[in-house]
Amino acid sequence: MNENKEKYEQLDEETLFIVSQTFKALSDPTRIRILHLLGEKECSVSEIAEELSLMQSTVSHQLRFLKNLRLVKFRRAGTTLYYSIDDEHVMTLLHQSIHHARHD
Amino acid sequence: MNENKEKYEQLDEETLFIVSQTFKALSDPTRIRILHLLGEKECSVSEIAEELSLMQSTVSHQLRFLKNLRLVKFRRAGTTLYYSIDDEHVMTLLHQSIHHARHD
DNA sequence: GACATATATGAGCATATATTCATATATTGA
DNA sequence: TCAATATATGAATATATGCTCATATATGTC
Repeated sequence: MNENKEKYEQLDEETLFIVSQTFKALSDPTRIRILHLLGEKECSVSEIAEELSLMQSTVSHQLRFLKNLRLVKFRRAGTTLYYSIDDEHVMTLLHQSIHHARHD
Repeated sequence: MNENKEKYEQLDEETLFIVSQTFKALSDPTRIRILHLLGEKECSVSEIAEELSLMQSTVSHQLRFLKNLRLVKFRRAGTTLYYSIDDEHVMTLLHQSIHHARHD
């Protein structure tokens, strides 16, 4: 009489979208490198490009991606833009994953 | 004399690869739904397909992906394969992200 | 305003990804 | 062995993604 199956509660569309977007940001090696660097110190676009041996255009495109997701922010100083981390929670996910990758 | 810049320690190739692969697994809505379901209960391929309204082939392809990364495992019972979670750490990342997505 | 520097942007291209269809494989039972 | 059921797999296709090149925009200086 009493069914033993509990009904599974699906993830709602919006949560699914946000979660997948967040992880997508962290799924590309270039973006991981940029975020990891910014986790160490605030950097200008050209500093990021030099430190990571990337083209300025590549860095700029990826920063736009990260900025749209509000994972990074910037402040202006003349013609230079200094980028920094704007989402500590996502950085926590990244650091946990790095730690995990290194320890097994 | 003493430079004030500390040298930035790059992420090594292997760590970068593992981390990006892990997040890539979590970056697709279909895989997120499958992992989230398996987090609730062990399921056969056809149960996953029915519960999530996906084609059997789609589920099977994604399970192969997740199995290659050792995020899921399975046991056989006759012709039926029951899949379950095999990496609690990745599930922790997923649950944290879901929690975060819902609370801001 | 003209010029230099820093960054952003759009187009084009090559590659990766997810899904579907058709079919193959594997296990069980008659 | 044959049929039935469950799952896996390969090919094809459509779409998404990341990079590079060329160029645009923005700010500061003379």
